[in-house]
Amino acid sequence: MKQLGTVSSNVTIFEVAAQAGVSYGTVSRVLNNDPHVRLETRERVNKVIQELGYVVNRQARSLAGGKTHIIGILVPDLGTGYIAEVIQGIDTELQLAGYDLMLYTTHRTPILEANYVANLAQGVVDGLILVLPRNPEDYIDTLKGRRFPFVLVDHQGSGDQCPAVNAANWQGAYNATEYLIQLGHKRIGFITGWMDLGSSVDRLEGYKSALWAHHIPFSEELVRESNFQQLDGYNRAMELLNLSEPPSAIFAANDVMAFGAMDAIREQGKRIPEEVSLIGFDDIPQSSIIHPALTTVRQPLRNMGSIAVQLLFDVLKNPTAPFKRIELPTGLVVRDSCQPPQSNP
Amino acid sequence: MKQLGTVSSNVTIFEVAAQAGVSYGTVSRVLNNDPHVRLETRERVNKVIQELGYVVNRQARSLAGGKTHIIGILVPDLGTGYIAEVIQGIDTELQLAGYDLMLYTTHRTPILEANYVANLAQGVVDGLILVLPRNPEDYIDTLKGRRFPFVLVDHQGSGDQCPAVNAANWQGAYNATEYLIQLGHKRIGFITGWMDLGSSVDRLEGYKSALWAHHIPFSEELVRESNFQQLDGYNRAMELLNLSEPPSAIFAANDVMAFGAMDAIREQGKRIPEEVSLIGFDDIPQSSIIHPALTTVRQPLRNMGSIAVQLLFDVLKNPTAPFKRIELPTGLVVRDSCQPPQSNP
DNA sequence: TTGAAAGCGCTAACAA
DNA sequence: TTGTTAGCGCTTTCAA
Repeated sequence: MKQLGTVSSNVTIFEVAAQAGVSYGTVSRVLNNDPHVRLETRERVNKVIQELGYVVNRQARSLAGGKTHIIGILVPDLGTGYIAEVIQGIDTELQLAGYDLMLYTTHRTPILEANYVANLAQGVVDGLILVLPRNPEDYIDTLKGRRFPFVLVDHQGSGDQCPAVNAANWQGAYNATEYLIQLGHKRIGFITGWMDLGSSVDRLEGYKSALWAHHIPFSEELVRESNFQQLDGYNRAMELLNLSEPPSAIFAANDVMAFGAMDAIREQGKRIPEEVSLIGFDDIPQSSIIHPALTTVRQPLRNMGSIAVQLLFDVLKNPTAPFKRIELPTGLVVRDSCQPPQSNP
Repeated sequence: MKQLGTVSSNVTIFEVAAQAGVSYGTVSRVLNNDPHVRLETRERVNKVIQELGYVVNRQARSLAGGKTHIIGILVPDLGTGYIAEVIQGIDTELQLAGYDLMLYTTHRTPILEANYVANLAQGVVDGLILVLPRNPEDYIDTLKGRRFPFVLVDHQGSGDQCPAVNAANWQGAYNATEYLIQLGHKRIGFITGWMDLGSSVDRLEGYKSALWAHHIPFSEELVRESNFQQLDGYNRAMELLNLSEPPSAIFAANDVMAFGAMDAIREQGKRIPEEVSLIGFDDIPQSSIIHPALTTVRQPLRNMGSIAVQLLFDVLKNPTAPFKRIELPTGLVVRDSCQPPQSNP
């Protein structure tokens, strides 16, 4: 057989076995931390592995029934700091465990999403992390049917019984809104995320609940449906500011839209926070860097990533254990973009 | 053997062969587009493949000497729009070709970088794309020694003979600087990127050359060494603005630092572009969205990604062909952040 | 043009 | 505790 494209250095389990004077089955045991190996033998084998620079061939391992030690992650895109942070968390955790990461970007195409999931479950990866899935209903059943390990990140399924990690979206939005109210704001604009996402719905509900709890009438015109994108945040904020009675504060369902709103507010010649207060959601890194630094609701994004990995490992280890759904707390990060409203001039 | 974690649906080449009434070798030939298959047979086999929903097992294929149809990409991080755009280009191209993407983030750790490369070349991926490599010298020789296919993105090697795709950094910086000069600016601040990156050096050189060509004396104090990060852009811009004779225009070696500079300028109570002109480099998506929209040097980031993939495929197909190095043109994107300097009040 | 068969490197069952 | 061995699903020779 000729050596084509893929050149693997040819140190195999056999060479290691020969060098160490054991059978290759034993080497395999050492590799897989099988307890049935004498300490002395284990050490000898490990030494040879070191010396020879042996690295397991993952394809062979997986073919023989083992794990690939690769996990797949499915994300809508990489454009926003949000996803990047989550991946960072996943990535770090995976690195610690010696796993590799296969990245699938759906570019927000639901068909792609379903296709990937179907093919992936076919063998390359040991498990799947689905970040911000849009139409999980399409394939969750497939996944479950095949008993394929997966974890959802940031999706409030409609009572789906599956492992997931989320942030306390409702509570975060509630707190942010309440903070503005306590500052003295009465007209608070809200720019939503994609409303087909559970987290968006929850944030809107948190906003409404806080108004309600403080006896502030809910006004339809102050809520603008958007899509988590900066440009749209800009446009929705413009609409809000052009209202006959504009809000004194704006709450955007994510930081990126808050950046858009920031531009809009300045564009209108108004100052933040003196004339308009602004609050975001996510706490992506950029939010602490811009000026004025953005007050926002912190989602523990990296944490969510690393916990997703841990959940997935749990499932991998014990596929029959009951599903865990974890909700991480959100927290208000007060910076410089909010203050009490100006008394009317 | 028990079925563990990885559940592969059990349609194999054998079932297909049986259903189609051919040997499994023939199915393999169909799969690999071997011309030695009668058209009729091929069609019959393909039909069965469709019906059974057969998908090749990549591990088995690769183990048997074929390709994995996975390519690896090594990036420093995902934080900036820059990398995300390049990945987007890579990803799209790969999707078209039916390849999967393995993502390795080095988090700017050179050791990790070298480790990855060593292990990767060991088998999981057919080839490697190295984006913005920091210390390629450490492992390029390894890669070459193993004849492992790889492509460099955005690295001006010191005469390295290896496949690479780059942007015309020098030219872009030259044009941007010249643009400012033609607008009437004489004192132009420059905020560099990491100076251990070839592209950063080239941009600085482009800046210097343009000054030189227009007989503007180069002033050391107007150049600030930075690291491509937003916060650092902010700080360096602050230094520039606090000079006894501050620049009337600032050129940042990437857009993200320009955003930082934008904050700094506003923080100083100055307006863009009326009082200070600002120009970036990269043209990441955010640059067209912010206000004022950033004038910048466009790097065809997605293109760079997709061309990197094409180069890699070339190497895969024809490993012995001479290396290609491609330099993509950059272009000035004039938006709203520059104008002629104010005549001194 | 096709079939048969030898592995690829490894895991895990079965013996010893 | 260790050795032996049967595959995992596929590609690719070698024959036919």
